[in-house]
Amino acid sequence: MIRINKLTDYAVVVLAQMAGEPERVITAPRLAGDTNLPVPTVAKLLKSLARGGILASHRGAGGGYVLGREATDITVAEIISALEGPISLTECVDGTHGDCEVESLCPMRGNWDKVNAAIRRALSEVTLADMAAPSLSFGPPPDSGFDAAHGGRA
Amino acid sequence: MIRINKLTDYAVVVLAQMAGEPERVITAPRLAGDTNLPVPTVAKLLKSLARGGILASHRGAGGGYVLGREATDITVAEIISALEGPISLTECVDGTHGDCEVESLCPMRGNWDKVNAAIRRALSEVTLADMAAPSLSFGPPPDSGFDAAHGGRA
DNA sequence: TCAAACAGGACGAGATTAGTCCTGTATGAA
DNA sequence: TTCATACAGGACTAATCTCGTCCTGTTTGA
Repeated sequence: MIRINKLTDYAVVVLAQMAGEPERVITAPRLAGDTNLPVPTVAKLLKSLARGGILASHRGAGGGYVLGREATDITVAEIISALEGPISLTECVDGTHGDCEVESLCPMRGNWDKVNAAIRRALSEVTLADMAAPSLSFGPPPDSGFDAAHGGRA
Repeated sequence: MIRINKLTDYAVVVLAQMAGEPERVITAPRLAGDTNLPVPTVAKLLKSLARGGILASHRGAGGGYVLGREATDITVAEIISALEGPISLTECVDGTHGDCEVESLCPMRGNWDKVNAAIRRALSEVTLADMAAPSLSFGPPPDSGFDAAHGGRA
């Protein structure tokens, strides 16, 4: 159902935790404890986030991870990209043909790009700061026009 | 990587094919032949689309499927919903708690709704007519601000 | 009456993901 | 200089999910 994987889900939780005390160096085990997630799993996703430039890492004793930027400058799109690679709903993107056996017949290779671009744009509008904000104050999105019941099947 | 499943991908291909000759009743085997997809698979997705109200079905000899509405009135969001259920990136939506063991700690249950709403809105802006249009005339998305290289990992 | 075509669900092979573990490298403190 | 701490990177296994197929039943027009 257009799912992100669990690692990405956890990543947002961990990053939100870090956003609570930015500029402080925190170790993987510490973050795992704070978020109630398994240590190896947290370590794994932190490495990916560091490689993606979202976190800065410090090795050695007293080392750990820090947010690489302000929480308001980190978008959900970036977080997903860091952990899962390019954001796209289908495989026929970025000019990587070859695996699609109906490619020659498929009249809409390029059209999926419209959808993908729309998705990326949507994900770029939500920042880590938004995700870390208390959800209690959550109301209808500012400019959505959607009601809460939308998206359900018939 | 935020993937829709293949069935949904195929569904768009099949629907685009149908949009080519709307109001004509077409059988599942016929559509399978036209799109070069396996018959059972096409039959399966057509059933889901009919249940979702996107297609109208006619039983018996001479029966088949027709688009339930104009192609311009059918959105990608609807197609995905019909085949995969409610559109959401994570499991913690629609008030279906219980499976998430860190639920009580998770400060962002409500915040994912912001992301999900953004995604739904994006998918509702693209119609079947857009997907069926020849992709040759595809240029940069009107208001995206994204370049083709975006989304790649480091 | 019969054949065509949809309705609905069950099932197994294959692919993907989640989570763990191991070895190596960098760094600060004793 | 040595050592403990903590990240870097990749390999591996079990569990889960998806894909594609098949079977039986119901509806309907010829």
